[in-house]
Amino acid sequence: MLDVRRLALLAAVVDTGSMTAAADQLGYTPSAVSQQLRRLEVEAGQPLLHRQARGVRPTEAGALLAGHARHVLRRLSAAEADLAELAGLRRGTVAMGVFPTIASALLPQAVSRFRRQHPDLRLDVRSTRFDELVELLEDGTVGIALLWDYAWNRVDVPDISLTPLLDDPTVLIVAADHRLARKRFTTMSDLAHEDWIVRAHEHPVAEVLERSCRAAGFTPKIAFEANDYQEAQAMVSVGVGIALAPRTAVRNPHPDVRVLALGTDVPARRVLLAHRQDRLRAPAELALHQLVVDVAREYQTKP
Amino acid sequence: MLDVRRLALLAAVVDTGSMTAAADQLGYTPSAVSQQLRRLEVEAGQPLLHRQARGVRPTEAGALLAGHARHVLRRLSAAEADLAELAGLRRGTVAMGVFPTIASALLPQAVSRFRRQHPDLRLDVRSTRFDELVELLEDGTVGIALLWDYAWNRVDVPDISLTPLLDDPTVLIVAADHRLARKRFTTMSDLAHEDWIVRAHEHPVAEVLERSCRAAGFTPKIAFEANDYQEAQAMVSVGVGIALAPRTAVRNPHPDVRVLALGTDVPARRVLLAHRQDRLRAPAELALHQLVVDVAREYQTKP
DNA sequence: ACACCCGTGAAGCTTTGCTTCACGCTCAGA
DNA sequence: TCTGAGCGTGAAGCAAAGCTTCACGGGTGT
Repeated sequence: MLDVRRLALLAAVVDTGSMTAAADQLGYTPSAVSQQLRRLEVEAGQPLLHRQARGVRPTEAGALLAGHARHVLRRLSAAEADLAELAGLRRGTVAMGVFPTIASALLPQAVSRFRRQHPDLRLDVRSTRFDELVELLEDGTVGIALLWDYAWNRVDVPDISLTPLLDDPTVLIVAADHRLARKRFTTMSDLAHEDWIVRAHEHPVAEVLERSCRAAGFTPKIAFEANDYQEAQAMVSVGVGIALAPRTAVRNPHPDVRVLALGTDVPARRVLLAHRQDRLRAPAELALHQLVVDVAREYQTKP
Repeated sequence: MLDVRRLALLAAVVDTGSMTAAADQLGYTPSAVSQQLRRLEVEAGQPLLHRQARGVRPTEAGALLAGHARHVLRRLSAAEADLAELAGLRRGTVAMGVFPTIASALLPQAVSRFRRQHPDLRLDVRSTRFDELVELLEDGTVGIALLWDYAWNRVDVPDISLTPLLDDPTVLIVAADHRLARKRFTTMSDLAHEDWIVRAHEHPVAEVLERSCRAAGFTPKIAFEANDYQEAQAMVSVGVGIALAPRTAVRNPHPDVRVLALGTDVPARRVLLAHRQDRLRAPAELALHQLVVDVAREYQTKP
């Protein structure tokens, strides 16, 4: 393969009409230029430059090669410009994975702000369950993912770097006509005789309930197992029972339910930002990363 | 500037989907490929490949760069193909300088044969006088030139390489009704009382006459100074005098003159092939060089 | 559980490329 | 005619880049 640096030298020499001028322009010594062009001529198997008393002039082959060189150099510049566009966030795609319940509060704000700040970037958001999020992260389908965990079961995946975003306290959902509906705050010990609605499939919030009740000295009576928080709220609203939920999951609650804070002794869900710890990360990813951290910080201070 | 060899590596990796396969294909070790791509990523400032368990997959930036790489590589191949065309005599131009009197005999045959053998090459022939021929040769305007000299004044130009082509004996031109017109051969000593026609402007043939007459013991009587051999023949044909000429110059003589051979004691013109002694010469030039040598050899044996 | 394939890293050798220094040549001006 | 500036070139040597070898860790499929 022809050496492109030599071709660039040739093009400069042909343009300037002199090796010394080309050397000067490219920051080399005339000797280096002379040597490289000599090699290029040997590679080409034919003379590329007519040496004249005053500078040089391209031969037919030299002019031909110089033309090709210019094309190649233009293309390389274009490639560099493209990289600069990606780096400058004027182009590119970033994919983020999220879990469903985050989508109701923190995520919309992050997405809309990102779209506003970087109108030329494309942002793909995939919402799926925890296990798949980690897979997507590991195989590079998404560059960034939002994860969650609880204190007794911290996320720990090799080669995945985590940034805690916010603590998502567990809240109590009661029907609008429930005896506690008027209160803004209560404690677990006050709830010993309630019927409970939990998330099905051994969902972590079930364990939150378990642990909190045990700490308060009673065993919860399970009245219903819901598939999501919408379902849970619906059941709560008609008085089937009461339920626990992370606060972000009930950011826009069902009209016939009320949300009460609980004490800090009830475990809070932690929301994390995760990415593969690669040496290098795509610029658009870094931008989204920082933006999500910022949004989360604001969200934490004034929820 | 992005390193094209690295880009080629990237393109191969993207094509094959694996560093090892690319390394194999290009004759490197996987380690080398890995190291070079790592560097390329650092240069690019962003990841180019997603490392997966089974091979790698390009990132957005990687795919972009690989695309540019393919264009560059295609262009380089085209450049190499062009060089091969020049080398393979399927393309190119060669310029040759000649002196006028050679154009009547040896040259037409060389040109027509060259055109026949290399229909894709362009052959430019410039006819001019000796001094300018050397200049054209020196500044590369022509790659090859036909020159001539006489024994007492050999061509010797620095950095110009010479190949003797043929000896061009001096002949005698007489009118068709001249006393010697029936003979095929004569000697200078038989011509002591003739009137002579010579080439003007101190043309070398005047010196040939000078020297030959002196050797034969007489001084020639100059009747007319002609500007070229056509003019000289015309004057000879009407009986103004007789003239000397190189045989090639009167290859197609005037109908009313006769050409007689002279002895070897009359100096012969030497015809030479000249070129700059560059390390490298254009392939088309080399081809023409060889062809002219061949034609001259044939011409010499059966003139 | 095993071998196999993939990517990666450290160390070291070889090649390449560039600089420095010096020379020959040509042209322009004193 | 001489002289200096500009140009291309060459030898020597140094610094850097590139590649190989050898070795390891991790994931996959039998």
